[in-house]
Amino acid sequence: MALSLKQIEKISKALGDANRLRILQHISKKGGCGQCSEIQGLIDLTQPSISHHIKILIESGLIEPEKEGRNLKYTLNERLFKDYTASVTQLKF
Amino acid sequence: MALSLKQIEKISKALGDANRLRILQHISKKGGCGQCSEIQGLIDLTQPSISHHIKILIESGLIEPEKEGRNLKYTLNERLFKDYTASVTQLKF
DNA sequence: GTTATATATTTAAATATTTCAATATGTTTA
DNA sequence: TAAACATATTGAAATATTTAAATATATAAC
Repeated sequence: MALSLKQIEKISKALGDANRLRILQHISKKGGCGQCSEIQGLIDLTQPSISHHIKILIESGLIEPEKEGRNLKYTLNERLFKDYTASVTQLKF
Repeated sequence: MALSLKQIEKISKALGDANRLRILQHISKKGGCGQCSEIQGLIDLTQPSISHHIKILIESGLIEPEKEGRNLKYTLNERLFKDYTASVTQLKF
């Protein structure tokens, strides 16, 4: 599915930060991310900052939150990754 | 070729602006962009602002400047577009 | 129901980005 | 060489983003 220019802009912005890229990499590696405070070990930011970055990723649609028992789990929205890269390649939005 | 995290960050930032996306679309449509001041008709910004956006696109590597007789022509770096989308899909950088 | 743990929100400061006006540079043609 | 045109740079204001400290909320275990 082709995305709108606004969607491409929002997703690109979400991808335009080293910390958020690291979070995505981590989630990707784990196929989700059980205890999300793992990320605090990964990137050197306080908990509220990490929460803020995760919010931006969720709002872009790139990840989706899910309850996993007591904690939250975030999963990549692979459909949207595909639509994004296809749209960017074609520059049609 | 896999890009570095820093490269992905920079390219994503370059893509994270509606005006720059419109510039890219325009270049794409024309297969280059003869007189670049065409863009002033396209997006409602002053000449220096457009020049600034083009600079960011050049620094990201997404477009390349070339002399075309009297004026400048910008061409898409299709190789880099491909590498970018491949890297983002795999989240390996 | 209190405590502990995980995540979110609010507020404010620091930093970065976007934009324009003014000016500069570079190239071509007269 | 001067005039005309295309593009770039500088400086400053407006806006947006990133970050942390303090606090709030939500859920599970006790």
